[in-house]
Amino acid sequence: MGEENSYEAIHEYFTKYLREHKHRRTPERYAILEHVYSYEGHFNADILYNLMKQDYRVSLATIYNSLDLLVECKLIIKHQLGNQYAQYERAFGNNNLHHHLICTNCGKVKEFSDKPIRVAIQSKAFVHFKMSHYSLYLYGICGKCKDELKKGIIHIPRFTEDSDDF
Amino acid sequence: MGEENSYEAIHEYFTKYLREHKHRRTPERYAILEHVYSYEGHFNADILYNLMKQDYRVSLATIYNSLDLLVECKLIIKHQLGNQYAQYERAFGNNNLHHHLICTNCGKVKEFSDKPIRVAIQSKAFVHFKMSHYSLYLYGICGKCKDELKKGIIHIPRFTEDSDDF
DNA sequence: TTTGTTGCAAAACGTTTGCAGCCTC
DNA sequence: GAGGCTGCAAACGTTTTGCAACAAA
Repeated sequence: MGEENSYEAIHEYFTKYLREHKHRRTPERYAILEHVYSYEGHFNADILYNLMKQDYRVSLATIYNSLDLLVECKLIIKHQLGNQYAQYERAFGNNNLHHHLICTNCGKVKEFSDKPIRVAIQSKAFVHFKMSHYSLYLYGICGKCKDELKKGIIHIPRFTEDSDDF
Repeated sequence: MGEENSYEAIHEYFTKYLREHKHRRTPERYAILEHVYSYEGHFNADILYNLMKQDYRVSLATIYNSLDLLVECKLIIKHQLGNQYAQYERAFGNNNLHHHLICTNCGKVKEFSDKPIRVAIQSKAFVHFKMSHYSLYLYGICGKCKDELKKGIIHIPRFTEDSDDF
Protein backbone atom coordinates (compact mmCIF):
# COMPACT_ATOMS: atom_id res chain seq x y z
CA MET A 1 0.00 0.00 0.00
CA GLY A 2 1.15 3.57 -0.61
CA GLU A 3 2.66 5.73 2.07
CA GLU A 4 -0.59 7.69 2.48
CA ASN A 5 -1.94 6.13 5.63
CA SER A 6 -5.14 8.10 5.76
CA TYR A 7 -8.20 6.14 6.70
CA GLU A 8 -9.55 6.46 3.17
CA ALA A 9 -6.49 4.65 1.87
CA ILE A 10 -6.97 1.87 4.41
CA HIS A 11 -10.62 1.59 3.50
CA GLU A 12 -9.81 1.43 -0.18
CA TYR A 13 -7.11 -1.15 0.35
CA PHE A 14 -9.52 -3.34 2.29
CA THR A 15 -12.15 -3.00 -0.43
CA LYS A 16 -9.62 -4.01 -3.04
CA TYR A 17 -8.54 -6.98 -0.96
CA LEU A 18 -12.10 -8.19 -0.44
CA ARG A 19 -12.97 -7.79 -4.09
CA GLU A 20 -9.86 -9.57 -5.32
CA HIS A 21 -10.38 -12.46 -2.94
CA LYS A 22 -14.09 -12.70 -3.72
CA HIS A 23 -15.14 -11.91 -0.19
CA ARG A 24 -18.27 -9.91 0.40
CA ARG A 25 -18.11 -6.29 1.46
CA THR A 26 -20.45 -6.37 4.42
CA PRO A 27 -21.25 -3.41 6.67
CA GLU A 28 -19.99 -5.45 9.66
CA ARG A 29 -16.53 -5.81 8.16
CA TYR A 30 -16.23 -2.10 7.48
CA ALA A 31 -17.58 -1.21 10.90
CA ILE A 32 -14.97 -3.45 12.49
CA LEU A 33 -12.18 -1.99 10.38
CA GLU A 34 -13.30 1.49 11.38
CA HIS A 35 -13.31 0.71 15.08
CA VAL A 36 -9.96 -1.04 14.86
CA TYR A 37 -8.39 1.90 13.09
CA SER A 38 -9.69 4.40 15.60
CA TYR A 39 -8.32 2.40 18.52
CA GLU A 40 -4.94 3.42 19.89
CA GLY A 41 -2.61 0.64 20.96
CA HIS A 42 -3.21 -3.02 21.63
CA PHE A 43 -6.66 -4.52 21.93
CA ASN A 44 -8.25 -7.94 21.98
CA ALA A 45 -11.45 -9.44 20.61
CA ASP A 46 -13.34 -8.86 23.83
CA ILE A 47 -12.35 -5.21 24.14
CA LEU A 48 -13.40 -4.62 20.56
CA TYR A 49 -16.67 -6.51 21.04
CA ASN A 50 -17.64 -4.52 24.10
CA LEU A 51 -16.62 -1.27 22.46
CA MET A 52 -18.68 -1.97 19.36
CA LYS A 53 -21.72 -3.30 21.19
CA GLN A 54 -22.40 0.24 22.40
CA ASP A 55 -23.39 1.51 18.99
CA TYR A 56 -23.48 -1.48 16.66
CA ARG A 57 -25.09 -4.88 16.62
CA VAL A 58 -22.31 -7.35 16.04
CA SER A 59 -21.46 -10.81 17.30
CA LEU A 60 -18.21 -12.07 18.73
CA ALA A 61 -18.03 -14.67 15.97
CA THR A 62 -18.07 -11.93 13.36
CA ILE A 63 -15.44 -10.01 15.29
CA TYR A 64 -13.14 -13.03 15.22
CA ASN A 65 -13.95 -13.72 11.61
CA SER A 66 -13.15 -10.16 10.59
CA LEU A 67 -10.00 -9.94 12.68
CA ASP A 68 -8.73 -13.03 10.86
CA LEU A 69 -9.47 -11.32 7.60
CA LEU A 70 -7.65 -8.16 8.67
CA VAL A 71 -4.64 -10.21 9.72
CA GLU A 72 -4.71 -12.01 6.40
CA CYS A 73 -4.60 -8.79 4.44
CA LYS A 74 -1.99 -7.40 6.81
CA LEU A 75 -4.04 -4.46 8.05
CA ILE A 76 -3.54 -5.60 11.62
CA ILE A 77 -0.90 -7.57 13.50
CA LYS A 78 -1.76 -10.36 15.90
CA HIS A 79 0.24 -11.20 19.02
CA GLN A 80 -0.16 -14.29 21.13
CA LEU A 81 1.54 -13.32 24.35
CA GLY A 82 0.21 -16.07 26.56
CA ASN A 83 -2.88 -18.21 26.59
CA GLN A 84 -5.11 -15.30 27.37
CA TYR A 85 -6.76 -13.20 24.67
CA ALA A 86 -4.73 -12.78 21.50
CA GLN A 87 -3.73 -9.15 21.14
CA TYR A 88 -4.05 -7.09 18.01
CA GLU A 89 -2.78 -3.75 16.83
CA ARG A 90 -3.23 -1.89 13.60
CA ALA A 91 -0.42 -2.18 11.13
CA PHE A 92 -0.58 1.31 9.61
CA GLY A 93 -1.02 4.79 11.00
CA ASN A 94 0.52 3.48 14.17
CA ASN A 95 4.18 3.22 14.91
CA ASN A 96 4.28 -0.46 14.21
CA LEU A 97 8.04 -0.79 13.93
CA HIS A 98 8.40 -1.72 17.54
CA HIS A 99 9.29 -4.65 19.69
CA HIS A 100 7.76 -5.76 22.96
CA LEU A 101 9.01 -5.81 26.51
CA ILE A 102 7.03 -8.19 28.67
CA CYS A 103 7.37 -8.33 32.42
CA THR A 104 7.32 -11.96 33.48
CA ASN A 105 6.17 -10.94 36.92
CA CYS A 106 3.22 -8.63 36.30
CA GLY A 107 2.59 -9.34 32.62
CA LYS A 108 2.77 -5.70 31.59
CA VAL A 109 3.62 -5.10 27.92
CA LYS A 110 5.62 -2.12 26.73
CA GLU A 111 6.83 -1.16 23.30
CA PHE A 112 10.23 -0.02 22.23
CA SER A 113 12.00 0.68 18.99
CA ASP A 114 15.57 -0.12 18.05
CA LYS A 115 17.08 0.39 14.65
CA PRO A 116 20.10 -1.96 14.92
CA ILE A 117 17.83 -4.83 15.90
CA ARG A 118 15.41 -4.01 13.11
CA VAL A 119 18.19 -3.88 10.54
CA ALA A 120 19.76 -7.13 11.73
CA ILE A 121 16.47 -8.96 11.41
CA GLN A 122 15.31 -7.42 8.19
CA SER A 123 18.57 -8.07 6.41
CA LYS A 124 18.25 -11.78 7.08
CA ALA A 125 17.26 -13.84 4.06
CA PHE A 126 16.44 -17.52 3.64
CA VAL A 127 16.54 -19.73 0.60
CA HIS A 128 13.34 -21.56 1.35
CA PHE A 129 11.45 -19.07 3.43
CA LYS A 130 9.89 -15.77 2.49
CA MET A 131 9.55 -13.58 5.55
CA SER A 132 6.50 -11.37 5.77
CA HIS A 133 6.80 -10.01 9.27
CA TYR A 134 8.29 -10.78 12.64
CA SER A 135 7.72 -10.45 16.36
CA LEU A 136 10.34 -9.87 18.97
CA TYR A 137 9.48 -10.27 22.62
CA LEU A 138 11.94 -9.46 25.38
CA TYR A 139 11.03 -11.00 28.69
CA GLY A 140 12.27 -9.76 32.01
CA ILE A 141 11.44 -7.82 35.11
CA CYS A 142 10.17 -4.26 34.95
CA GLY A 143 11.40 -1.56 37.29
CA LYS A 144 8.35 -1.66 39.49
CA CYS A 145 8.49 -5.42 40.00
CA LYS A 146 12.24 -5.34 40.52
CA ASP A 147 11.75 -3.16 43.57
CA GLU A 148 9.03 -5.40 44.90
CA LEU A 149 11.03 -8.57 44.36
CA LYS A 150 14.25 -7.29 45.87
CA LYS A 151 13.80 -9.44 48.96
CA GLY A 152 13.69 -12.85 47.36
CA ILE A 153 16.25 -12.62 44.60
CA ILE A 154 18.10 -15.85 43.94
CA HIS A 155 21.30 -16.32 42.04
CA ILE A 156 20.86 -17.99 38.70
CA PRO A 157 23.95 -19.74 37.34
CA ARG A 158 24.46 -19.53 33.62
CA PHE A 159 24.85 -22.77 31.71
CA THR A 160 25.02 -21.05 28.33
CA GLU A 161 28.23 -20.69 26.36
CA ASP A 162 27.55 -17.06 25.53
CA SER A 163 27.29 -14.83 28.53
CA ASP A 164 24.82 -12.03 28.20
CA ASP A 165 25.52 -8.76 29.93
CA PHE A 166 22.52 -6.49 29.75
CA MET B 1 22.05 -39.44 27.09
CA GLY B 2 25.77 -38.82 27.19
CA GLU B 3 25.56 -35.60 29.17
CA GLU B 4 25.62 -37.03 32.66
CA ASN B 5 27.60 -34.17 34.13
CA SER B 6 25.30 -31.59 32.62
CA TYR B 7 22.22 -33.30 33.92
CA GLU B 8 23.69 -33.55 37.39
CA ALA B 9 24.12 -29.79 37.39
CA ILE B 10 20.56 -29.28 36.20
CA HIS B 11 19.24 -31.59 38.87
CA GLU B 12 21.24 -29.83 41.54
CA TYR B 13 20.13 -26.42 40.34
CA PHE B 14 16.51 -27.50 40.49
CA THR B 15 16.96 -28.87 43.98
CA LYS B 16 18.50 -25.61 45.08
CA TYR B 17 15.69 -23.64 43.51
CA LEU B 18 13.02 -25.73 45.19
CA ARG B 19 14.71 -25.52 48.54
CA GLU B 20 15.26 -21.77 48.39
CA HIS B 21 11.68 -21.16 47.37
CA LYS B 22 10.31 -23.54 49.96
CA HIS B 23 8.75 -25.81 47.41
CA ARG B 24 8.67 -29.54 48.06
CA ARG B 25 11.01 -31.90 46.29
CA THR B 26 8.51 -34.44 45.06
CA PRO B 27 9.34 -37.47 42.92
CA GLU B 28 6.87 -36.22 40.30
CA ARG B 29 8.80 -33.00 39.83
CA TYR B 30 12.08 -34.78 39.36
CA ALA B 31 10.51 -37.32 37.02
CA ILE B 32 9.13 -34.51 34.89
CA LEU B 33 12.47 -32.70 34.86
CA GLU B 34 14.16 -35.91 33.79
CA HIS B 35 11.75 -36.55 30.94
CA VAL B 36 11.93 -32.95 29.81
CA TYR B 37 15.71 -33.04 29.76
CA SER B 38 15.84 -36.22 27.77
CA TYR B 39 13.46 -34.90 25.15
CA GLU B 40 15.00 -33.42 22.02
CA GLY B 41 13.36 -30.35 20.57
CA HIS B 42 9.98 -28.78 21.21
CA PHE B 43 7.22 -30.50 23.10
CA ASN B 44 3.91 -29.64 24.69
CA ALA B 45 2.06 -30.68 27.82
CA ASP B 46 0.13 -33.38 26.02
CA ILE B 47 3.18 -34.94 24.38
CA LEU B 48 4.94 -35.03 27.72
CA TYR B 49 1.89 -36.45 29.48
CA ASN B 50 1.49 -39.29 27.00
CA LEU B 51 5.19 -40.00 27.05
CA MET B 52 5.30 -40.18 30.83
CA LYS B 53 2.11 -42.18 31.23
CA GLN B 54 3.93 -45.17 29.75
CA ASP B 55 6.15 -45.66 32.76
CA TYR B 56 4.99 -43.25 35.41
CA ARG B 57 1.71 -42.38 37.10
CA VAL B 58 1.30 -38.66 36.73
CA SER B 59 -1.60 -36.32 36.05
CA LEU B 60 -1.88 -33.58 33.48
CA ALA B 61 -2.45 -31.06 36.26
CA THR B 62 0.89 -31.96 37.79
CA ILE B 63 2.55 -31.74 34.38
CA TYR B 64 1.25 -28.20 33.98
CA ASN B 65 2.14 -27.33 37.52
CA SER B 66 5.70 -28.57 37.11
CA LEU B 67 6.20 -26.97 33.71
CA ASP B 68 5.28 -23.65 35.27
CA LEU B 69 7.86 -24.27 37.94
CA LEU B 70 10.51 -25.13 35.37
CA VAL B 71 9.72 -21.97 33.42
CA GLU B 72 9.93 -19.98 36.62
CA CYS B 73 13.38 -21.24 37.43
CA LYS B 74 14.44 -20.83 33.80
CA LEU B 75 15.18 -24.50 33.15
CA ILE B 76 12.78 -24.49 30.22
CA ILE B 77 11.50 -21.91 27.77
CA LYS B 78 7.84 -21.57 26.90
CA HIS B 79 6.55 -20.51 23.49
CA GLN B 80 3.00 -19.55 22.69
CA LEU B 81 2.91 -19.81 18.92
CA GLY B 82 -0.83 -19.71 18.43
CA ASN B 83 -3.83 -20.75 20.45
CA GLN B 84 -2.95 -24.41 20.32
CA TYR B 85 -0.77 -26.11 22.93
CA ALA B 86 1.97 -23.96 24.40
CA GLN B 87 5.33 -25.32 23.34
CA TYR B 88 8.31 -25.87 25.59
CA GLU B 89 11.96 -26.60 25.10
CA ARG B 90 14.73 -27.12 27.56
CA ALA B 91 16.92 -24.10 28.17
CA PHE B 92 20.25 -25.87 28.68
CA GLY B 93 22.09 -28.77 27.06
CA ASN B 94 20.23 -27.86 23.92
CA ASN B 95 21.23 -25.23 21.44
CA ASN B 96 18.78 -22.75 22.76
CA LEU B 97 20.31 -19.73 21.11
CA HIS B 98 18.00 -19.93 18.18
CA HIS B 99 15.11 -18.05 16.67
CA HIS B 100 11.97 -19.39 15.08
CA LEU B 101 10.67 -19.41 11.54
CA ILE B 102 6.94 -19.99 11.40
CA CYS B 103 5.08 -20.70 8.21
CA THR B 104 1.80 -18.78 8.31
CA ASN B 105 0.29 -21.25 5.88
CA CYS B 106 1.03 -24.66 7.37
CA GLY B 107 2.15 -23.65 10.85
CA LYS B 108 5.45 -25.48 10.64
CA VAL B 109 8.14 -24.22 13.01
CA LYS B 110 11.82 -24.32 12.19
CA GLU B 111 14.78 -23.05 14.15
CA PHE B 112 17.67 -20.98 12.95
CA SER B 113 20.60 -19.21 14.49
CA ASP B 114 22.06 -15.85 13.59
CA LYS B 115 24.83 -14.13 15.44
CA PRO B 116 24.28 -10.53 14.23
CA ILE B 117 20.67 -10.69 15.36
CA ARG B 118 21.65 -12.21 18.69
CA VAL B 119 24.28 -9.56 19.28
CA ALA B 120 21.95 -6.72 18.34
CA ILE B 121 19.33 -7.93 20.78
CA GLN B 122 21.64 -8.87 23.60
CA SER B 123 23.50 -5.58 23.52
CA LYS B 124 20.28 -3.73 24.17
CA ALA B 125 19.92 -2.38 27.69
CA PHE B 126 17.07 -0.64 29.45
CA VAL B 127 17.02 1.57 32.48
CA HIS B 128 13.86 0.16 33.95
CA PHE B 129 13.81 -3.33 32.57
CA LYS B 130 16.06 -6.27 33.23
CA MET B 131 15.91 -8.69 30.33
CA SER B 132 16.12 -12.39 31.14
CA HIS B 133 15.44 -13.91 27.75
CA TYR B 134 13.77 -13.18 24.46
CA SER B 135 11.83 -14.79 21.65
CA LEU B 136 12.08 -13.89 18.01
CA TYR B 137 9.52 -15.27 15.59
CA LEU B 138 9.80 -14.70 11.88
CA TYR B 139 6.55 -15.32 10.03
CA GLY B 140 6.31 -16.07 6.35
CA ILE B 141 5.78 -18.77 3.77
CA CYS B 142 7.97 -21.86 3.66
CA GLY B 143 9.30 -23.30 0.41
CA LYS B 144 6.85 -26.17 0.33
CA CYS B 145 3.83 -23.94 0.80
CA LYS B 146 5.15 -21.43 -1.71
CA ASP B 147 5.15 -24.16 -4.34
CA GLU B 148 1.72 -25.40 -3.33
CA LEU B 149 0.25 -21.94 -3.30
CA LYS B 150 1.61 -21.40 -6.78
CA LYS B 151 -0.34 -24.45 -7.93
CA GLY B 152 -3.49 -23.06 -6.37
CA ILE B 153 -3.72 -25.12 -3.21
CA ILE B 154 -5.23 -22.60 -0.90
CA HIS B 155 -5.06 -22.78 2.85
CA ILE B 156 -3.86 -25.65 4.98
CA PRO B 157 -4.78 -24.91 8.57
CA ARG B 158 -2.62 -27.64 9.94
CA PHE B 159 0.08 -27.72 12.52
CA THR B 160 2.79 -30.18 11.51
CA GLU B 161 5.98 -31.15 13.23
CA ASP B 162 8.11 -32.73 10.55
CA SER B 163 11.19 -30.70 9.93
CA ASP B 164 11.76 -29.66 6.38
CA ASP B 165 14.52 -27.24 5.65
CA PHE B 166 13.58 -23.67 4.95
C1' DT C 1 1.71 -32.82 62.75
C1' DT C 2 1.36 -29.34 59.31
C1' DT C 3 0.49 -27.99 54.96
C1' DG C 4 2.20 -28.15 50.12
C1' DT C 5 1.31 -31.31 46.35
C1' DT C 6 -1.06 -34.91 44.11
C1' DG C 7 -4.76 -37.21 40.94
C1' DC C 8 -9.07 -36.76 39.31
C1' DA C 9 -12.90 -34.51 37.42
C1' DA C 10 -15.24 -30.57 36.55
C1' DA C 11 -14.97 -25.81 35.38
C1' DA C 12 -13.03 -22.00 33.07
C1' DC C 13 -11.33 -19.75 29.27
C1' DG C 14 -10.74 -17.88 24.57
C1' DT C 15 -11.99 -19.32 20.21
C1' DT C 16 -14.40 -22.03 16.62
C1' DT C 17 -18.32 -24.23 14.64
C1' DG C 18 -23.21 -25.56 13.22
C1' DC C 19 -27.20 -23.79 11.73
C1' DA C 20 -31.17 -21.08 10.16
C1' DG C 21 -31.96 -16.85 8.21
C1' DC C 22 -30.20 -12.64 5.94
C1' DC C 23 -28.09 -9.93 2.43
C1' DT C 24 -24.32 -9.19 -1.10
C1' DC C 25 -23.45 -10.11 -5.58
C1' DG D 1 -31.57 -16.70 -6.96
C1' DA D 2 -27.30 -18.59 -5.16
C1' DG D 3 -24.47 -18.96 -1.60
C1' DG D 4 -21.28 -16.21 1.46
C1' DC D 5 -21.96 -14.01 5.85
C1' DT D 6 -24.45 -13.09 10.00
C1' DG D 7 -25.96 -13.76 15.11
C1' DC D 8 -26.67 -16.99 18.37
C1' DA D 9 -25.62 -20.73 21.16
C1' DA D 10 -23.46 -24.79 21.76
C1' DA D 11 -19.04 -27.23 21.18
C1' DC D 12 -14.23 -27.27 21.16
C1' DG D 13 -9.37 -27.80 22.94
C1' DT D 14 -6.16 -26.25 26.30
C1' DT D 15 -5.38 -24.95 30.84
C1' DT D 16 -6.84 -24.10 35.59
C1' DT D 17 -9.28 -25.12 39.72
C1' DG D 18 -11.70 -27.51 43.73
C1' DC D 19 -11.26 -31.06 46.67
C1' DA D 20 -10.11 -35.16 49.31
C1' DA D 21 -6.16 -38.02 49.94
C1' DC D 22 -1.32 -38.20 50.37
C1' DA D 23 3.38 -37.37 51.73
C1' DA D 24 7.46 -34.04 52.44
C1' DA D 25 9.10 -31.18 55.96
